[in-house]
Amino acid sequence: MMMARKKKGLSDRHLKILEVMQKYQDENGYPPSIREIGRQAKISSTSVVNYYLDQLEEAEYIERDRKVSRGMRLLKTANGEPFELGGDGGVETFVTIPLAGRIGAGIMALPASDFAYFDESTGVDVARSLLPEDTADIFAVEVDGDSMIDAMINDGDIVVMRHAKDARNGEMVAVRLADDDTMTLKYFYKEGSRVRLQPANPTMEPIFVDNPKNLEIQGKVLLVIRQVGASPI
Amino acid sequence: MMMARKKKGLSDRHLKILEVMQKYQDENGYPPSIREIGRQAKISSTSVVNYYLDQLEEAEYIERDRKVSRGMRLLKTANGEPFELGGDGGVETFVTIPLAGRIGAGIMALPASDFAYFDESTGVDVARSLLPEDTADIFAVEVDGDSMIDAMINDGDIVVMRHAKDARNGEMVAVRLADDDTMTLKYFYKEGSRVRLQPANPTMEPIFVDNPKNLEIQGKVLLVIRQVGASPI
DNA sequence: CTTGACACAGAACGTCTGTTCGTGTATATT
DNA sequence: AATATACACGAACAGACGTTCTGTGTCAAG
Repeated sequence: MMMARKKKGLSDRHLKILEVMQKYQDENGYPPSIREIGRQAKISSTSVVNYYLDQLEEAEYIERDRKVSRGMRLLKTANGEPFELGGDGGVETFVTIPLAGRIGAGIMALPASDFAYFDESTGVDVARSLLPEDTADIFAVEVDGDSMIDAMINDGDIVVMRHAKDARNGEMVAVRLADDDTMTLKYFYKEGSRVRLQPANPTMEPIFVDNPKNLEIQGKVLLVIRQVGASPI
Repeated sequence: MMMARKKKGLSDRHLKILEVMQKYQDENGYPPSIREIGRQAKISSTSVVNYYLDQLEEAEYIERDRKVSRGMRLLKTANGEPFELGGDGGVETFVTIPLAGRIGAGIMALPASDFAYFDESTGVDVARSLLPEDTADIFAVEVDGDSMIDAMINDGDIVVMRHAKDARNGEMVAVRLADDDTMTLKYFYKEGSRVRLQPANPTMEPIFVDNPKNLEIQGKVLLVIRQVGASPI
């Protein structure tokens, strides 16, 4: 019997080529050449790439301008969604978080609740996918010194946090203990009238705060980023 | 004497070229060639176009990839606004790193040295500004369990690394110790014939490996990302 | 078995494209 | 006047790049 259907879906190679095209375009700002597609899609012959490119054009996934180098553009992504250039389609995919200052053993320079505080100069770019939906009131500080090692946070790490005056159980907060005049990052647990501050390092013991006056919550920790480059020792 | 550095504006030809580039990109989905720019900007010589393109790159209006046909992209429009057209955008500001698997006490599932490997489904978006320039051979693993706490890395953390079989002093590497069949992340120091593996946590002691056969370097650690959401305890 | 469509590799070919170099022409500087 | 500098042209060259042709292997239909 005849298999009347000729409208079969895309093969792995079709998909792969679309993926490569999309990624290349996003990263370079211009389309790949046939040979570059071949290299990235593990296709050794330019003619084979061309072969699939023709089919993709036939299926209206791409458009081609023959005889023009890199003369192709993506119309739909591998998932069939219309392709919007520029890496983002209206919604920013990342956020530039202001680097408000440094956090050390005792002090943290905070931008207060100061808004309108937009200093492009020092900021950390973080993909939105790593953050909560609401990116308001977010700032970042760089950790200065080893005083946070019990929170598994090292010198030079970047801590992204949100301004807050209180916290829910289980959230990691930046707290200042007025008595000691120290600043630490701990998991927050309210247990009756006292508060348990649990280090992130499971091998370390929690500390307890009985007097709520002694506890100043500065913010909630959302993300810790550590760039591993140079050595510490 | 006057300093040669004058902050002069753009000439008509500069503006015209920017205009042509923007229009061409919008209409075709890929950048123009030098000759096409010349034709539309009424410049008869390719070298003149190249001459102005160099200046525009110097002024950071465009970016160029030499030797690559049509390897240019607009950064700012003629008015100085950042270029973010529907036709295309600038370079990607972030990279999607494939999440290759998990790394636990003993094992790490690696994508071999497999290139051209990208699985859109599981990836981590990381801003380019946090990574080295060369983003080849980069992958990410999620940490499973507490076995890396001596590297200041916790359960659930995401470790971004680059494939490597060797390392330079001071780099943090993922190593497998064949004898113990364990996997750890340590700072690497070759000291004569032996290797010192230094934990990131400064309160912990290093370990020494005398037999190089016992040491398998799996990759270099570039970045550690910790999303602080739920509580561990 | 033969045929033919299909997927693929490799090489050859010609055009496209960026680069370079020699030259020319204004304008300003010494 | 002599020299330096910015701007401009066109030709030539070397690679990059798309196209095309030949050949190979697979697989299912006839």
